[in-house]
Amino acid sequence: MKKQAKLTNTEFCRNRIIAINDTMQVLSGKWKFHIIGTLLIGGKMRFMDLLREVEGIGSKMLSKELQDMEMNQLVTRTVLNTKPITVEYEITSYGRTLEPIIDEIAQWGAAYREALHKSDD
Amino acid sequence: MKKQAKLTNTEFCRNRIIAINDTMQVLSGKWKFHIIGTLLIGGKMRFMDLLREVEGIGSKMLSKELQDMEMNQLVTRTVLNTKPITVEYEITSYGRTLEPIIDEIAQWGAAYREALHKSDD
DNA sequence: GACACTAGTTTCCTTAAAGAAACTACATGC
DNA sequence: GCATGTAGTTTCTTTAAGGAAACTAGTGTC
Repeated sequence: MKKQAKLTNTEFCRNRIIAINDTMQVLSGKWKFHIIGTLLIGGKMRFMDLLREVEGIGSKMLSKELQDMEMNQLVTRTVLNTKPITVEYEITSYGRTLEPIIDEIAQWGAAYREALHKSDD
Repeated sequence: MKKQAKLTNTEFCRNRIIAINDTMQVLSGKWKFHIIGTLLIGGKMRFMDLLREVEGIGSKMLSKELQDMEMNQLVTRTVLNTKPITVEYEITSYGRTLEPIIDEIAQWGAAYREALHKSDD
Protein backbone atom coordinates (compact mmCIF):
# COMPACT_ATOMS: atom_id res chain seq x y z
CA MET A 1 0.00 0.00 0.00
CA LYS A 2 1.39 3.34 -1.00
CA LYS A 3 1.53 6.25 1.35
CA GLN A 4 -1.00 8.97 0.81
CA ALA A 5 -1.45 12.61 1.61
CA LYS A 6 -3.52 13.29 4.69
CA LEU A 7 -3.12 16.89 5.75
CA THR A 8 -4.20 18.35 2.47
CA ASN A 9 -7.16 16.07 2.21
CA THR A 10 -9.23 17.97 4.72
CA GLU A 11 -12.04 20.13 3.44
CA PHE A 12 -10.56 23.11 5.22
CA CYS A 13 -7.24 22.81 3.47
CA ARG A 14 -8.66 22.27 0.05
CA ASN A 15 -10.83 25.34 0.36
CA ARG A 16 -7.99 27.38 1.70
CA ILE A 17 -5.78 26.42 -1.22
CA ILE A 18 -8.53 27.34 -3.66
CA ALA A 19 -9.09 30.67 -1.92
CA ILE A 20 -5.40 31.51 -2.07
CA ASN A 21 -5.23 30.57 -5.72
CA ASP A 22 -8.26 32.75 -6.46
CA THR A 23 -6.69 35.78 -4.86
CA MET A 24 -3.34 35.23 -6.48
CA GLN A 25 -4.94 34.82 -9.86
CA VAL A 26 -6.80 38.10 -9.48
CA LEU A 27 -3.53 39.76 -8.47
CA SER A 28 -1.36 37.84 -10.93
CA GLY A 29 1.34 39.45 -13.00
CA LYS A 30 3.99 41.98 -12.44
CA TRP A 31 1.85 45.09 -12.42
CA LYS A 32 -1.50 44.70 -10.61
CA PHE A 33 -0.28 45.64 -7.16
CA HIS A 34 1.46 48.61 -8.61
CA ILE A 35 -1.60 49.80 -10.54
CA ILE A 36 -3.96 49.28 -7.64
CA GLY A 37 -1.57 51.04 -5.31
CA THR A 38 -1.42 54.00 -7.66
CA LEU A 39 -5.17 54.16 -8.06
CA LEU A 40 -5.63 53.96 -4.29
CA ILE A 41 -3.58 57.13 -3.90
CA GLY A 42 -4.54 58.88 -7.10
CA GLY A 43 -8.30 58.44 -7.15
CA LYS A 44 -9.70 58.91 -10.64
CA MET A 45 -6.93 58.63 -13.18
CA ARG A 46 -6.72 58.62 -16.93
CA PHE A 47 -4.87 56.09 -19.02
CA MET A 48 -1.95 58.35 -19.75
CA ASP A 49 -1.69 59.35 -16.11
CA LEU A 50 -1.37 55.72 -15.14
CA LEU A 51 1.13 55.15 -17.92
CA ARG A 52 3.28 57.89 -16.46
CA GLU A 53 2.81 56.96 -12.82
CA VAL A 54 3.30 53.24 -13.06
CA GLU A 55 6.99 53.34 -13.68
CA GLY A 56 8.22 51.08 -16.45
CA ILE A 57 4.92 49.74 -17.70
CA GLY A 58 4.11 49.86 -21.40
CA SER A 59 0.77 50.70 -22.93
CA LYS A 60 0.12 47.13 -23.93
CA MET A 61 0.57 45.79 -20.43
CA LEU A 62 -1.34 48.63 -18.84
CA SER A 63 -4.26 48.16 -21.19
CA LYS A 64 -4.31 44.42 -20.61
CA GLU A 65 -4.04 44.66 -16.85
CA LEU A 66 -6.78 47.27 -16.65
CA GLN A 67 -9.07 45.07 -18.73
CA ASP A 68 -8.32 42.18 -16.42
CA MET A 69 -9.09 44.23 -13.39
CA GLU A 70 -12.23 45.65 -14.89
CA MET A 71 -13.47 42.12 -15.53
CA ASN A 72 -12.73 41.24 -11.95
CA GLN A 73 -14.59 44.34 -10.84
CA LEU A 74 -11.62 45.89 -9.15
CA VAL A 75 -11.72 49.05 -11.26
CA THR A 76 -14.26 50.94 -13.31
CA ARG A 77 -13.61 52.42 -16.73
CA THR A 78 -15.49 55.55 -17.76
CA VAL A 79 -15.20 57.18 -21.15
CA LEU A 80 -15.61 60.93 -20.83
CA ASN A 81 -17.18 63.02 -23.53
CA THR A 82 -14.18 65.29 -23.99
CA LYS A 83 -12.12 66.02 -27.04
CA PRO A 84 -9.90 64.22 -27.39
CA ILE A 85 -11.81 61.57 -25.51
CA THR A 86 -10.37 60.70 -22.14
CA VAL A 87 -10.97 57.60 -20.09
CA GLU A 88 -11.11 57.59 -16.36
CA TYR A 89 -10.16 54.62 -14.26
CA GLU A 90 -11.15 54.37 -10.67
CA ILE A 91 -10.84 51.67 -8.08
CA THR A 92 -14.13 50.17 -6.94
CA SER A 93 -15.16 49.79 -3.34
CA TYR A 94 -14.61 46.13 -3.92
CA GLY A 95 -11.10 46.77 -5.17
CA ARG A 96 -10.53 48.78 -2.03
CA THR A 97 -11.00 45.64 0.04
CA LEU A 98 -7.58 44.62 -1.22
CA GLU A 99 -5.99 47.41 0.76
CA PRO A 100 -5.37 45.35 3.93
CA ILE A 101 -3.61 42.67 1.91
CA ILE A 102 -1.46 45.19 0.12
CA ASP A 103 -0.63 46.85 3.40
CA GLU A 104 0.41 43.58 4.99
CA ILE A 105 2.54 42.71 2.01
CA ALA A 106 4.20 46.11 2.02
CA GLN A 107 4.84 45.90 5.74
CA TRP A 108 6.32 42.45 5.48
CA GLY A 109 8.55 43.52 2.63
CA ALA A 110 9.82 46.49 4.60
CA ALA A 111 10.55 44.31 7.63
CA TYR A 112 12.28 41.79 5.37
CA ARG A 113 14.58 44.46 4.00
CA GLU A 114 15.33 45.60 7.55
CA ALA A 115 16.17 42.05 8.58
CA LEU A 116 18.46 41.55 5.59
CA HIS A 117 20.19 44.77 6.43
CA LYS A 118 20.80 43.74 10.02
CA SER A 119 22.23 40.36 9.05
CA ASP A 120 24.84 42.14 6.87
CA ASP A 121 27.58 41.81 9.45
CA MET B 1 7.43 70.43 -21.49
CA LYS B 2 6.28 66.87 -21.16
CA LYS B 3 4.02 65.76 -18.40
CA GLN B 4 5.65 63.79 -15.64
CA ALA B 5 4.70 61.38 -12.93
CA LYS B 6 4.19 62.98 -9.55
CA LEU B 7 2.40 60.56 -7.24
CA THR B 8 4.93 57.83 -7.57
CA ASN B 9 7.82 60.16 -7.08
CA THR B 10 7.38 60.44 -3.35
CA GLU B 11 9.81 58.61 -1.14
CA PHE B 12 6.95 56.82 0.54
CA CYS B 13 5.60 55.40 -2.69
CA ARG B 14 8.93 54.27 -4.03
CA ASN B 15 9.70 52.45 -0.82
CA ARG B 16 6.28 50.90 -0.76
CA ILE B 17 6.67 49.61 -4.29
CA ILE B 18 10.05 48.16 -3.46
CA ALA B 19 8.65 46.52 -0.33
CA ILE B 20 5.79 44.94 -2.27
CA ASN B 21 8.16 43.69 -4.94
CA ASP B 22 10.41 42.18 -2.29
CA THR B 23 7.57 40.25 -0.72
CA MET B 24 6.20 39.09 -4.02
CA GLN B 25 9.59 37.93 -5.15
CA VAL B 26 10.04 35.90 -1.99
CA LEU B 27 6.62 34.37 -2.57
CA SER B 28 6.93 34.12 -6.36
CA GLY B 29 5.86 31.10 -8.32
CA LYS B 30 2.97 28.78 -8.28
CA TRP B 31 3.88 26.74 -5.23
CA LYS B 32 5.36 28.77 -2.38
CA PHE B 33 2.07 29.59 -0.67
CA HIS B 34 1.04 26.02 -0.94
CA ILE B 35 4.29 24.69 0.51
CA ILE B 36 4.35 27.22 3.34
CA GLY B 37 0.72 26.51 4.13
CA THR B 38 1.44 22.80 4.30
CA LEU B 39 4.47 23.29 6.52
CA LEU B 40 2.49 25.57 8.80
CA ILE B 41 0.04 22.79 9.46
CA GLY B 42 2.40 19.84 9.23
CA GLY B 43 5.34 21.00 11.30
CA LYS B 44 8.46 19.03 10.49
CA MET B 45 8.04 17.27 7.19
CA ARG B 46 10.23 15.21 4.95
CA PHE B 47 10.71 15.70 1.24
CA MET B 48 8.50 12.83 0.24
CA ASP B 49 5.79 13.92 2.67
CA LEU B 50 5.71 17.32 1.04
CA LEU B 51 5.71 15.74 -2.40
CA ARG B 52 2.59 13.83 -1.40
CA GLU B 53 0.86 16.67 0.41
CA VAL B 54 1.44 19.44 -2.07
CA GLU B 55 -0.95 18.22 -4.67
CA GLY B 56 0.33 18.28 -8.20
CA ILE B 57 3.88 19.40 -7.57
CA GLY B 58 6.78 17.47 -9.09
CA SER B 59 10.05 16.70 -7.40
CA LYS B 60 11.93 19.19 -9.51
CA MET B 61 9.70 22.08 -8.54
CA LEU B 62 9.53 21.07 -4.91
CA SER B 63 13.28 20.82 -4.67
CA LYS B 64 13.77 24.16 -6.36
CA GLU B 65 11.17 25.97 -4.28
CA LEU B 66 12.54 24.56 -1.04
CA GLN B 67 16.02 25.72 -1.98
CA ASP B 68 14.65 29.16 -2.73
CA MET B 69 12.87 29.31 0.59
CA GLU B 70 15.87 28.03 2.48
CA MET B 71 17.96 30.81 0.97
CA ASN B 72 15.35 33.31 2.03
CA GLN B 73 15.37 31.81 5.52
CA LEU B 74 11.76 30.81 5.44
CA VAL B 75 12.48 27.12 6.03
CA THR B 76 15.25 25.05 7.50
CA ARG B 77 16.61 21.86 6.00
CA THR B 78 17.99 19.19 8.29
CA VAL B 79 19.56 15.96 7.11
CA LEU B 80 18.86 13.20 9.58
CA ASN B 81 21.31 10.42 10.21
CA THR B 82 18.92 7.63 9.30
CA LYS B 83 19.16 4.95 6.67
CA PRO B 84 18.13 5.73 4.10
CA ILE B 85 18.90 9.33 4.95
CA THR B 86 15.86 11.50 5.43
CA VAL B 87 15.63 15.25 5.28
CA GLU B 88 13.38 17.32 7.47
CA TYR B 89 12.00 20.63 6.40
CA GLU B 90 10.53 23.03 8.91
CA ILE B 91 9.28 26.53 8.69
CA THR B 92 11.35 29.10 10.58
CA SER B 93 9.94 31.58 13.04
CA TYR B 94 10.69 34.11 10.37
CA GLY B 95 8.68 32.16 7.82
CA ARG B 96 5.86 32.09 10.31
CA THR B 97 5.60 35.87 10.07
CA LEU B 98 4.05 35.28 6.66
CA GLU B 99 1.02 33.73 8.30
CA PRO B 100 -0.97 36.98 8.60
CA ILE B 101 -0.46 37.67 4.89
CA ILE B 102 -1.50 34.20 3.91
CA ASP B 103 -4.53 34.44 6.15
CA GLU B 104 -5.62 37.73 4.62
CA ILE B 105 -5.15 36.36 1.14
CA ALA B 106 -7.13 33.25 1.95
CA GLN B 107 -9.91 35.29 3.54
CA TRP B 108 -10.10 37.64 0.60
CA GLY B 109 -10.23 34.74 -1.83
CA ALA B 110 -13.06 33.12 0.10
CA ALA B 111 -15.01 36.39 0.16
CA TYR B 112 -14.36 36.82 -3.56
CA ARG B 113 -15.79 33.43 -4.31
CA GLU B 114 -18.83 34.25 -2.18
CA ALA B 115 -19.33 37.52 -4.05
CA LEU B 116 -19.08 35.81 -7.43
CA HIS B 117 -21.59 33.26 -6.30
CA LYS B 118 -24.07 35.90 -5.21
CA SER B 119 -23.80 37.81 -8.49
CA ASP B 120 -24.76 34.61 -10.35
CA ASP B 121 -28.37 35.66 -10.73
C1' DG C 1 0.80 70.55 -42.70
C1' DA C 2 3.72 68.88 -39.03
C1' DC C 3 3.60 67.84 -34.31
C1' DA C 4 1.48 66.48 -29.89
C1' DC C 5 -2.13 64.82 -27.37
C1' DT C 6 -5.95 61.26 -26.39
C1' DA C 7 -6.41 55.70 -25.79
C1' DG C 8 -5.35 52.14 -27.03
C1' DT C 9 -4.02 47.65 -30.56
C1' DT C 10 -0.89 44.81 -33.28
C1' DT C 11 3.22 42.43 -34.34
C1' DC C 12 7.30 40.38 -33.29
C1' DC C 13 10.62 38.81 -30.11
C1' DT C 14 12.87 37.18 -25.68
C1' DT C 15 12.82 35.28 -21.31
C1' DA C 16 10.98 32.86 -17.47
C1' DA C 17 8.19 29.39 -15.44
C1' DA C 18 6.58 24.95 -15.33
C1' DG C 19 5.90 20.00 -16.25
C1' DA C 20 6.91 15.01 -17.53
C1' DA C 21 9.98 11.45 -17.58
C1' DA C 22 14.14 9.46 -16.91
C1' DC C 23 18.14 9.02 -14.15
C1' DT C 24 21.64 8.87 -9.89
C1' DA C 25 22.80 6.71 -5.74
C1' DC C 26 22.35 4.40 -1.70
C1' DA C 27 19.70 1.03 1.66
C1' DT C 28 16.36 -2.36 3.16
C1' DG C 29 13.53 -6.33 2.71
C1' DC C 30 12.00 -10.61 0.47
C1' DG D 1 18.69 -9.75 -7.71
C1' DC D 2 14.49 -7.21 -7.94
C1' DA D 3 11.13 -4.14 -5.98
C1' DT D 4 10.59 -0.25 -2.95
C1' DG D 5 11.90 3.59 -0.32
C1' DT D 6 14.95 7.69 0.61
C1' DA D 7 16.20 12.65 -1.82
C1' DG D 8 16.90 14.69 -5.15
C1' DT D 9 19.09 16.13 -10.39
C1' DT D 10 19.05 16.26 -15.43
C1' DT D 11 17.13 16.79 -19.87
C1' DC D 12 13.84 18.06 -22.93
C1' DT D 13 9.69 20.41 -24.19
C1' DT D 14 5.73 23.41 -23.77
C1' DT D 15 3.42 27.43 -22.20
C1' DA D 16 2.95 31.91 -20.29
C1' DA D 17 4.51 36.42 -19.36
C1' DG D 18 6.48 40.45 -20.66
C1' DG D 19 8.63 44.17 -23.50
C1' DA D 20 9.81 47.39 -27.59
C1' DA D 21 8.32 49.60 -31.41
C1' DA D 22 5.22 50.63 -34.77
C1' DC D 23 0.60 51.56 -35.93
C1' DT D 24 -4.65 53.28 -35.85
C1' DA D 25 -7.67 57.05 -35.43
C1' DG D 26 -9.39 61.15 -34.04
C1' DT D 27 -8.63 66.32 -32.14
C1' DG D 28 -6.27 70.45 -31.36
C1' DT D 29 -2.28 73.73 -31.75
C1' DC D 30 1.37 76.52 -33.89
